[in-house]
Amino acid sequence: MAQAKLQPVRGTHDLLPADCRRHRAVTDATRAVAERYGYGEIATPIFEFTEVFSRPLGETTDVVTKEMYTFVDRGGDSLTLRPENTASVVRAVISNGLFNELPLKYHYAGPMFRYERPQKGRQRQFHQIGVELIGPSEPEADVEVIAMGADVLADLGLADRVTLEINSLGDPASRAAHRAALVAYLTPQAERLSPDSRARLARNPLRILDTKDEGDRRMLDGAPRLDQFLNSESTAFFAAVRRGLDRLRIAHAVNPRLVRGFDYYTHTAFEFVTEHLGAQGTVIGGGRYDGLVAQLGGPDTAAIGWAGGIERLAMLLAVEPPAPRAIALVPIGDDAEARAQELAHGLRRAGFVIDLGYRGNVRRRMKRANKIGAKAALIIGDTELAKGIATLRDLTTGDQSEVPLDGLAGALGAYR
RNA sequence: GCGGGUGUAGCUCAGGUGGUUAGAGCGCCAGAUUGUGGAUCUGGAUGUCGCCGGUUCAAGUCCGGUCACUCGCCCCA
Repeated sequence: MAQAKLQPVRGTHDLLPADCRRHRAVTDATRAVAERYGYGEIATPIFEFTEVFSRPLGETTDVVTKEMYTFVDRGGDSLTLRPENTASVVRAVISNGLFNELPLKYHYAGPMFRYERPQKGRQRQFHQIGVELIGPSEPEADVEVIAMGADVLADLGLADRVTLEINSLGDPASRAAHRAALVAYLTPQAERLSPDSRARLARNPLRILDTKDEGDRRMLDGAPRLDQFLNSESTAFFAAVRRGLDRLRIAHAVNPRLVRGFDYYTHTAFEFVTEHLGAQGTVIGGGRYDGLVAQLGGPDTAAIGWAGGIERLAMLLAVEPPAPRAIALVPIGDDAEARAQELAHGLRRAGFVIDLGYRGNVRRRMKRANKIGAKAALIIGDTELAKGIATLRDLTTGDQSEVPLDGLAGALGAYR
């Protein structure tokens, strides 16, 4: 380190070309799957008025109370960098008055921001892919959305590294009844709860269900369970979702402790989880959010969706996505040097990947061609120019041949 | 916000109990090969030892602080 290090902001990272290729693998797979399901891409601003997030996420959730990047702009408005994308998408649907075009089917990819302590698979600027299906209240919609997640993971080659967990939070009435029973059960023995869970008892009691504290877990053995409080509609809905998954042969396990942090979730909650990422095992998480549209001021509208962490998915990829392999142009001498640029331009216009090294002798340029993984080297010196040809060296086999400069693109067809 | 670990070359890391010019492998540069990569050999460059302060005749090494990274908790993708 020759000088004081210029650091990126904590929790942010530069994505160098190899990192970008991994991210691209994830976003390309998502886009391809989403388009097969008839979902169109949507891009909303990365910041919104603060209320867009603070209202629907729940004033008591950690994301709102301590993790938002909120600032006042020069006009005096309180703005927030989006901590997640669902609220923004719903806001866009309301802003654009799209409710006579239901169902709406969207997918997206982009950066999100949360002021958290970074650790493996967690950053302050991170990237998510996601899908939203707005309108249908039928369980088939839940099945479709979950199937899309499974397809993305399968296309990324992650099917055997990830499992699907699912649960139902029920409709608002079921959820409220369970909450009341849970608080009634835990309050008398609150002193024995861990400090974290004691705080959650008042703030967000549902979250106590997935505590990692051993003592808490023992106390929860006799606690009211979510599924005992589902009313008949909620029970039937959950059963229909599960039947649909079975029909599509999408393996899933019911996890009664699976709950979602954001207040707007109802009914189905699900996560695709992995054992391979340490403490942050969730790679895709989502659920039904029937109350959100109305909460943001739109008409009462059902909706379901999920978001996936691009960094987490990229870390799981078993194979490094390959860089495009070039043809390296190796000119020798001033005449060839002048000609190389022109040739490179023509070949690039014809669809070839061409690398120019700009300096060094033949040996040095051949070394570079090898290092960047070029398929072939096209050597042009005075000898070649005099004969109107180029020397083509296949860098995989080492075979060398002559190709005419006239109609070069045709002669290089195999290396496109 | 809380707890643990770690900061030495571009990268991965050695450097018992303080003691001259701080090392290795990989990578990089040059040469062996005036127009031919991968393999081999030879040579070379590169460090405010994260930063600030303290103890000491002497600090990469000990002490304090600070910053960063990392793993975990909370929470989440």
